[in-house]
Amino acid sequence: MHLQLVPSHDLSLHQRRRRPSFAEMQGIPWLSLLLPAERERAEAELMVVDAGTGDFICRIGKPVTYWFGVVDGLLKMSADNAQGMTMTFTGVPPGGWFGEGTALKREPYRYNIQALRSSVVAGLPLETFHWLLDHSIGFNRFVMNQLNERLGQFIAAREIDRMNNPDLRVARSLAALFNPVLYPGVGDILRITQQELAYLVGLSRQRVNEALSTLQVQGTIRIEYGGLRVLNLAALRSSIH
DNA sequence: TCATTAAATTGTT
DNA sequence: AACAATTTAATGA
Repeated sequence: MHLQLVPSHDLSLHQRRRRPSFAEMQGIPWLSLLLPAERERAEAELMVVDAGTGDFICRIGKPVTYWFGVVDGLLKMSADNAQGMTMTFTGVPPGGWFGEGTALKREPYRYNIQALRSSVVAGLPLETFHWLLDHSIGFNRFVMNQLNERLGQFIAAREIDRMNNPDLRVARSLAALFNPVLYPGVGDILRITQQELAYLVGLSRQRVNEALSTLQVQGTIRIEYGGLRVLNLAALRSSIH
């Protein structure tokens, strides 16, 4: 739980909305699971927006119009509590799709999604989302898998919040971001700055830097300019120190 | 394509 | 929070 440190601007989804490029289509993991006819319709109705740092993709209480996924960049999923603090649930790196729950039930958003840096966000219209659920086995498998993995991640996130050891917090948060099922677009190098990671885990950049150095010495990760490479994902998940 | 400059990111106190 | 050092991105010849 930490204060809001990222500048906030409302994203005018209608103004910066555009058709996805071929390369951006390839960054959408579930398209390849569809049959040709299903895929054709999905690709025809997919939209992308260029979100700048601090832009909101969606806000609590707003009606759901799209099912969103990250093509490029990094988003932050959070909710505000009664004290006006912002509680971060998780970061959403490339390949991550979110909001199935609210989209399924046609409820308003239950959290805020904000860009931590310039990002490309894809959106599938709610109607198309439901059409795919009604027609595509492959799509259903993807969504089910997604829901299942996310459940596990939220449980892990609660444990992370209770941890007092900063090194552990950083390690577990990183492990969550490298989840290959939820975020297939990440691979073994995650483009994230230490400042962005600090925003996500709710620690100072200095402390994150120190934790990352420790993890590097242990051979778990390699620190690179503007990103991190995971050498041992299992160690990230289960490190006890 | 290369050299220079500005901006971003990291390491450290 | 501040600063220096390092890396990348942008610029223009």
